[in-house]
Amino acid sequence: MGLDRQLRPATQSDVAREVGVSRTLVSFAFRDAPGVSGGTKQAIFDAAKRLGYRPNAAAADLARKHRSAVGLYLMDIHNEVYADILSGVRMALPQARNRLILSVSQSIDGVDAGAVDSLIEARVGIIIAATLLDPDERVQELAQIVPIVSVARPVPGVDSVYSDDEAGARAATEHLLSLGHTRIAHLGGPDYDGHTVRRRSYEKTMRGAGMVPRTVPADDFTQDAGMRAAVEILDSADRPTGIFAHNDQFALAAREAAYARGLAIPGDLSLVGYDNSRTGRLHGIELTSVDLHAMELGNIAGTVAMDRLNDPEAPVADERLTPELVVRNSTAPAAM
Amino acid sequence: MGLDRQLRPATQSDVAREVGVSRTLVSFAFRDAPGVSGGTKQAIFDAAKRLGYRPNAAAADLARKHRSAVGLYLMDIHNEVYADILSGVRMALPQARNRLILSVSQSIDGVDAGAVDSLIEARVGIIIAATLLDPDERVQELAQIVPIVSVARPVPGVDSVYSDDEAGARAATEHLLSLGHTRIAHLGGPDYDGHTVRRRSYEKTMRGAGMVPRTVPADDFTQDAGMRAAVEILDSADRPTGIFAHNDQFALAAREAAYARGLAIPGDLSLVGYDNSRTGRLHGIELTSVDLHAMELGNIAGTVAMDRLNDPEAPVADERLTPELVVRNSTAPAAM
DNA sequence: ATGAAAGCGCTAACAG
DNA sequence: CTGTTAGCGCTTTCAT
Repeated sequence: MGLDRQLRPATQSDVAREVGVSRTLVSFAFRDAPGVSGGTKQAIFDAAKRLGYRPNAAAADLARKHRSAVGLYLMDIHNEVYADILSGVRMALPQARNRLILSVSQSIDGVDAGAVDSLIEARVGIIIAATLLDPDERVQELAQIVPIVSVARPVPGVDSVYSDDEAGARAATEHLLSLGHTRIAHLGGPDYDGHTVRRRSYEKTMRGAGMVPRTVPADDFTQDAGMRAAVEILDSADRPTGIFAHNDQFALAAREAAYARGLAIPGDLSLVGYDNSRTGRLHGIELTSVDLHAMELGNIAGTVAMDRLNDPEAPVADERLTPELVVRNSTAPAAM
Repeated sequence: MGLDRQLRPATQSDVAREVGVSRTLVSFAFRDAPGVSGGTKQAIFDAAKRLGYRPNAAAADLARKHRSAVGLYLMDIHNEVYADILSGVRMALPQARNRLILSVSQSIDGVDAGAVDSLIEARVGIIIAATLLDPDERVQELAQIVPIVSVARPVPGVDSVYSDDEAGARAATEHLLSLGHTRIAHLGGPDYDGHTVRRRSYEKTMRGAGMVPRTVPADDFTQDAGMRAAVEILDSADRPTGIFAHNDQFALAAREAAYARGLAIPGDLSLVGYDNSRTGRLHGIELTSVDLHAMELGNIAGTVAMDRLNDPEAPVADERLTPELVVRNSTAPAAM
């Protein structure tokens, strides 16, 4: 037994015919444009209801030469940060802008090729892109085709909403230093354009304190890659007593690897993450982490996107939020 | 300084004019339909590249009287289960179907009203809906307007892909019973149509074992609501020694509440969740949980959606997966 | 307050 | 192999 097949969906013409008016009136009525008498309006709504008419947003966009959909590119929906950004963006979008077309990076290594293309072909009015991996020039190129709001990473000449990673990484590193750690490793992300700020800030801070930095980058942003890098750090001859990880996901991978080796946290190893994810707050995890306020980031990005849509000529936005180190129990003074 | 304003995006006509052929050829070339000579094709692609032409998927859909976009409704993107479902769905969609329009329940209590509407107005070809809160009849109504695939909940007469909650909840409850627990409470979800299976299975299993069930439902699916219900359970006069939670999120809320009260897990309280989330696998959390294979659920849902699109007359799909209890360290024998 | 007509960017017969 | 023509569902002047 199959499904009841829906008939061809009702169109404006159907409604117009039913009521005995022109399509124009129906169009006006549905966008409550001025110039439709109360009676007619009512009759139109009644008929529409009866016929199950639903406006076709795509056709409307086409006619209006105007794109109402918002495109959202996310690198990895499994990372809480991106889910938070999504929530923030949603909150910022007005009811009328509720066509959010999502594109999540498909490939493991996070090449964005097709992902962004599909948003362009869907003719979104603007793309909010979180953690694009493409180099700056490529993003700038794309921005010629469709307005882009870069989230969590500044791109010169492109609307950007991000967190001060330099400060965040410095705070994280200094925290470990202040606890007396000298051998502090950085479990870094892969080195994409625009995503090396945390690493460099860590290295700079270490050198500034007279320590020698040691970065072990993960091959990509997956959990497995994080684990591999963590293992490399923990199994090395000169095991550090502190690790600053590029994000909480990597920090938690390091945590697992540590426990698997019988290392206690923070007894044998102090651990700092980045993101302040919910998981890190759980009893027994209590991960010291840098909060980049992802939801706020998303929210502001959504607002910036709306502004850009309303005024293409407005100055390029450059919103930098200040992150915040949240100290919990995964860090402790270095043993003597 | 503003943004470089993009000129009106190039259209097929522009390309055609540039090359000196008709729009038809351009149209054919881009969908590599047969009947375009190699030379012409090349010339068209070159010109398109030069002009920065991108096909307009919305216009194509309109002309083709055919909807290529897929709508995805998710209740709460912060819950790992939904992120997994999304990943699964994405994996199932062919390259050409990569217009995934997302709609996440906005309101706290999860009323789906506007969410699904926006998908309909976006004229998606099919809606994959995870954990719709609407009653069966409403879903069936919607399915008349646009094909729907219900994920994680069976709806009669509508394509459904779900996990056997009855079996999962039974396994969870029996696990606690077999450990000798007698006072086992259920930290339940809110009682929406189609989402009471776990509770009922728990209650039935309890009664079958001669125990008296005790369900404390959360007001909604938010973390806060879960916490409130958890607190109610733990602060009650007759505190249970085992809790079976509707999902991992609730279980983790109960865990926090327990620790806040100085209760040890599993020493003073055995805890079973549902979802087998990554968080539950972490050292020190080690939550016993029922795995409903969310990603597979999403993947199958995507496949079912494609099938439905290809054959509207195919029999209604009813895919029920078997969940699996994963025992970890949050459960232990009841104290004597 | 209402309607006629043109057009948005694209596809799909149908002709040549 | 290539072009002509007629829409898809909707918006938008411009008349009436």
